[in-house]
Amino acid sequence: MGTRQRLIDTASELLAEEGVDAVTLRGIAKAAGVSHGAPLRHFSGRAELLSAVATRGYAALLARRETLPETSPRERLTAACHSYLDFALTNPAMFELMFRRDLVDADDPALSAAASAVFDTFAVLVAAVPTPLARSGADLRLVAASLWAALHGLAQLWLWGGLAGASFAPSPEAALAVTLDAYLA
Amino acid sequence: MGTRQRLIDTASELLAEEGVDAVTLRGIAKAAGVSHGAPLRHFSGRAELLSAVATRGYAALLARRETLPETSPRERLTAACHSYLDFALTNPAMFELMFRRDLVDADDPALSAAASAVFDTFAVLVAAVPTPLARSGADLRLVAASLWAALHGLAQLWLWGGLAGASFAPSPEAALAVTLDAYLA
DNA sequence: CGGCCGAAGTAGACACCGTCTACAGAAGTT
DNA sequence: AACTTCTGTAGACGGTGTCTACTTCGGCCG
Repeated sequence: MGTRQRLIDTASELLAEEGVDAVTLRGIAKAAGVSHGAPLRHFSGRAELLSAVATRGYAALLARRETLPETSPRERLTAACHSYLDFALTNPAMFELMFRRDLVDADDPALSAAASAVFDTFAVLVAAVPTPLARSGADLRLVAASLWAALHGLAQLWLWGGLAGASFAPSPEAALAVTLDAYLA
Repeated sequence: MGTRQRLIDTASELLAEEGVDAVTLRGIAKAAGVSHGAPLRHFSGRAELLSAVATRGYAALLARRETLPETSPRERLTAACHSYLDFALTNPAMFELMFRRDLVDADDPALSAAASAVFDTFAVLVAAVPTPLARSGADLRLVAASLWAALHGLAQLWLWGGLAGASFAPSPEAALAVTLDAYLA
């Protein structure tokens, strides 16, 4: 296996185990058993390596779409929403990295393609269910963006701790249920 | 004026002008005209100084509640939502800092109090509006949390750039209109 | 087969960062 | 008047990303 791939693997493990602060170029190099300058032979800098890691994160998120139930479009959409939230809570460090534009190269084509793919498939799921909003004539992709943002905010606020501190919110799923009610009622 | 206050002021200016990466202890000290070690005489570390800055951010956000229209509760709520989004877009660096738990001391009492105050006043605004969700018997504070998350996600995703890249979303306000439709329709 | 050249890895240096410690002066208290 | 506390300074240390020589190895071409 090439060094480049091992660096990405090592960085991913380090990210999951130690958090986003621990994903340092020198730390990755040490964990991978190479000298501290070796990563720069394969990546132009830290941002490029982390972009590769984040791209893998988007791919993992996209892969979850394969496991959606083959029932009604409505159930597929709610399952996808739960899956998004579950991904964020299960892989908090990866989720954080994926949306930290200061750690990642926003112009990386593979990264932006992977991110767009996630949103596009989500938009397809939204378009397939006849929500009240859709019947009111709103742009379907705008509805998808709005719902995605609601999901995303739920995940971020929960990880941030602002909702966990409030005793009334026993779990993020409880809040998600309310959100889905608002959009799909 | 005391040095401590000047450090907070300088850090706030630096944050607004240069972004969150530029808010470094040594940079703040230099901009304030003191030695690089002086800040540690007033703050236990970087996190404590940035917490003071973020606390000011929450206070500024809370202060916007004073400017809400004195019309119907519904209009007050939608105005508050627009205000939240506007705050994030107008002060992106401050908004980012406020929700970066790695830069801030989450246990700072003043900080968490200021953050809680923001959410609490928002929950009051939500409770005053007879939304379809409220009539369905959902916990009002859970509804408030859900709507707040939707707002928050909209702001974050827009600043992140994922929505701006999509040509269908001309402005964050367009997406906000859809969100408000979903909750208040 | 032999020389060569580029890719890959190493080690060291540089600037910057947060933080710690030793030191100096100023201020106020007993 | 002496002592203690507060505030600021300067230097050091370990850590970080990145740059630059220097080696080393492998494949390719003459």
